[in-house]
Amino acid sequence: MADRLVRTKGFNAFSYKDIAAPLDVKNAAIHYHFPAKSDLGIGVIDNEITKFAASTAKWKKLPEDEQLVKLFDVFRKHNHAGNICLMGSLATDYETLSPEMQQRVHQMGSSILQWLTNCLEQGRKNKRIHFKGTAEARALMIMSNLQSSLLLSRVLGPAAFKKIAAQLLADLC
Amino acid sequence: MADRLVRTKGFNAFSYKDIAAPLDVKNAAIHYHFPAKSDLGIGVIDNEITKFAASTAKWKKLPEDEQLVKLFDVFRKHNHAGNICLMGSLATDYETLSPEMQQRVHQMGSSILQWLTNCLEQGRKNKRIHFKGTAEARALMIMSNLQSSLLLSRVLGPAAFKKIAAQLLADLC
DNA sequence: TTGCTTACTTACTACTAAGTAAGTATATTG
DNA sequence: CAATATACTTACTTAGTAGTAAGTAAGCAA
Repeated sequence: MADRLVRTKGFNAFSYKDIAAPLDVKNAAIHYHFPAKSDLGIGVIDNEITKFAASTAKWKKLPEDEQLVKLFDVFRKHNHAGNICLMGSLATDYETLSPEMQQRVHQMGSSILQWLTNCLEQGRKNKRIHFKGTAEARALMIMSNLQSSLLLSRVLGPAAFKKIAAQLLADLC
Repeated sequence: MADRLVRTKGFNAFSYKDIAAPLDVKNAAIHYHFPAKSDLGIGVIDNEITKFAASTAKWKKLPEDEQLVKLFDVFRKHNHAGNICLMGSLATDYETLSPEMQQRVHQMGSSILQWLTNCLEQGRKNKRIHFKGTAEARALMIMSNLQSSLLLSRVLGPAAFKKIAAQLLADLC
């Protein structure tokens, strides 16, 4: 719910009302569960961190190139739903977020980067993924491509994601 | 002024006051020049489109790989200043923007994509730039890498931009 | 000098935001 | 059954937002 709002309108462009009204409750009911808006943001991020950890754990036994495809599929679904990625949305508003939220955003970014770096490193060892340079630089590039492909899709049309994702996978596998 | 605010706080997170106060004028003075906030946004985007056109025209005589480096330098400066790219910032808030602003954001994205696609195409012909796949897909990837590298730099530290930019140039040249 | 334009200020409206305090219905538990 | 916790509602405060209407001071133009 709040997740969807952050991904469509941005953290600073939605209000408690936007969450309360569709649930047919009052404004204050949301304040009961999340006293400050920052608590709402933290909830959204923590939820995402947990979901990401669960997903990657589930993929653990797969070959690295297939794990990569799984990650791409997550973004493909978001593209289809008209959502952008949480990192992308919150990075834009980063300077306006509470220190607690900033810390969580950093944590979320770090864990994605760490997982992706490790995936690429192992994939290269197993000759399933091919790239030049360090695994970390390549992980940063993939993260940034996935993130911005959703942003560009919004502005230039959803084909942008498809073109980027296809080329990215072709380059690596 | 407004440009800087959009690039740091985002379009929905700054107010007329943020522009008026540093100039030591009243709120209404800004409304005199830009009646609605959308007009302010349009002013910022039009300014960027003009600046981009002027820059690329100035680079026209350079070899394509050097034109690419010039583009990277623009982003490098923004990274240094703690700014994110206009496209990135406005794409996040896209759904909340007026139709007029959305149209300008689209126009800005299209012209950057068009220029970059052409630059890559010519660069490949002249054997100065090397890549697989279509020039358009590659242009989208470069755009998205530059865009998100500024976003990730904010969250993960400014080294993120440097790593992405360096690897990207190494891949292409 | 009169009239007109530019670039404001003052003072406001209408609205929306986050957040809170106090009260209430319902369910759970000792 | 009484006490308590949960999940709200009602009604409010405070503070900020975009935007406007009316007035004004300075400069320029015929």
